[in-house]
Amino acid sequence: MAHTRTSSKANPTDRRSGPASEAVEDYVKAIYAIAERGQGAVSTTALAERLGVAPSSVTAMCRRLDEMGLSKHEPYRGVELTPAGQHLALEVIRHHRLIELFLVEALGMPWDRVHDEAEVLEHYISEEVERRIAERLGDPARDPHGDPIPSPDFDVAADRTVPLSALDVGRTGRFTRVSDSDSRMLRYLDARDIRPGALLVVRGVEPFGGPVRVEVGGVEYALGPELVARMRVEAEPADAVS
Amino acid sequence: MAHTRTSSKANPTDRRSGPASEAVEDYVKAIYAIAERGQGAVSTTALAERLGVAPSSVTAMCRRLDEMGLSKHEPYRGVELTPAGQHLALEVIRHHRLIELFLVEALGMPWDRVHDEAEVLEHYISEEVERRIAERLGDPARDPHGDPIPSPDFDVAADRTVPLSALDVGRTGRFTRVSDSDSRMLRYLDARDIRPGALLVVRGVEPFGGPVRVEVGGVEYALGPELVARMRVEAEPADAVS
DNA sequence: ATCCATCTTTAGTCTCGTCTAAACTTCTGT
DNA sequence: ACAGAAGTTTAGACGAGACTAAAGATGGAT
Repeated sequence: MAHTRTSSKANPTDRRSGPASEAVEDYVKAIYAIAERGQGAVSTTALAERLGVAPSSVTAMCRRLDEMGLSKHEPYRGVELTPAGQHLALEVIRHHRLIELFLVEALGMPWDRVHDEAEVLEHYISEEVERRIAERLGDPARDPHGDPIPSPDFDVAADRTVPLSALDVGRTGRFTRVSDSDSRMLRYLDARDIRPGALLVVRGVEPFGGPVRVEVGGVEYALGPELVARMRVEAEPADAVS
Repeated sequence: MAHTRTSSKANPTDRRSGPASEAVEDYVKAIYAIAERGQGAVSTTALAERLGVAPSSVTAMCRRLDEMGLSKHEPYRGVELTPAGQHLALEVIRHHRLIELFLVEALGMPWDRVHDEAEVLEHYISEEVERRIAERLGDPARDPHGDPIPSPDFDVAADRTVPLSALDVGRTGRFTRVSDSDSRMLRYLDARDIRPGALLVVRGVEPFGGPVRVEVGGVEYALGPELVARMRVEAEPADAVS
């Protein structure tokens, strides 16, 4: 009866049904994201930190997630998603990335501001709107930051990228994404016309935490090491544009 | 800290700040809608019925609304919105109607399915997205059901419409809206190409709760009395298309 | 092998928004 | 003028999701 999406109402014993709340979706997404890089179970503190929440809250939520069949929580050992949990995570990530791209394409919203908006809306669009957005965008494979958009049946394109910092001097890479979108980084790159798809040539690396000299479209930039660690590229064959 | 929109966290004594929760927005919108037609304060039961909630829940929420400065609740006498409450209601209604139109225009979603989607999203789009949607649609005055879209500064176009049921036989009216969108009615009208803007001529009224015979685009339809009471038209001068 | 720092969980509390049951107003009809 | 019906509010409870404080587990260094 109530309009909130979280109320289940049906059979109180059956926690497995009903739509997931915003909090549940956020936890599942966070577990997925942390598990993605870094193997094995996800620690309580890592999760708490990422979600900006007390560790004890994580423990409590993990119990609920377990009851819902979304995760397996081994006390003191961390938590892992079940297949159902992974599906939910991918569903939410798909929503997030489709919304980001849609906001850029349909509303001309700048690259660096779509993340926060998608962070909210991802929980509230219907499956029908998801489908229609995907259709309107031509079933895109990547969002505006270059992150892959999971397919409706939970396939994720394999990631063939490496951090720009891993590229040797002289090598060329196609800039594909900046992991874990930080608005300041995006604005910085945007202002220099460095966008996914651009070809980067590593011209040199300054020592002692110094910048990486990178050539993009004939112009050379000195990019800070933190940024370079977050920028991911697909390495081009060594004999490409030099 | 928390990601939920409802947590205030700042200064616990100052209830007036912070974004309104989904529930608060729903209550304010419902109070506004009921107050609109039907004068004076809004009764607890009317509100409870509209929101699908127990009357005692309404009383409790009204206290909170009062503390937030959004309403004035006179015990046993009903509740009225303060100016701040009216602004919030119009803000939410503006979101709702812009989203409805946007879903139709940008995603080709059918007329009768946009209401439920907007009912959720209205609480979650940012002001920036609101602005960009309005801009993309050319600052529209009406949503797909013909309801007026409040301006960003809370002006609502005066309603010059009457129920179709109030139109005398022989008179012509321009169909402008169907009040309180019911998906089944919308599908019914849609299937007959009766959409806002269409000119209707009342050909006759059958007695004893019988249908109203209405001509639209050269075709005559017999519309049930419940439907006719919900359809609102702008009466055309008596000497118009006859 | 054990001790201690760190991580994790338990225990208890809080707010929001809901509920049911019971008590209280208000209004209407006689 | 007042009894009863209808409408409203209070009282007490609950689930979700958060918090703090305290207790318990783990594992690395000695």
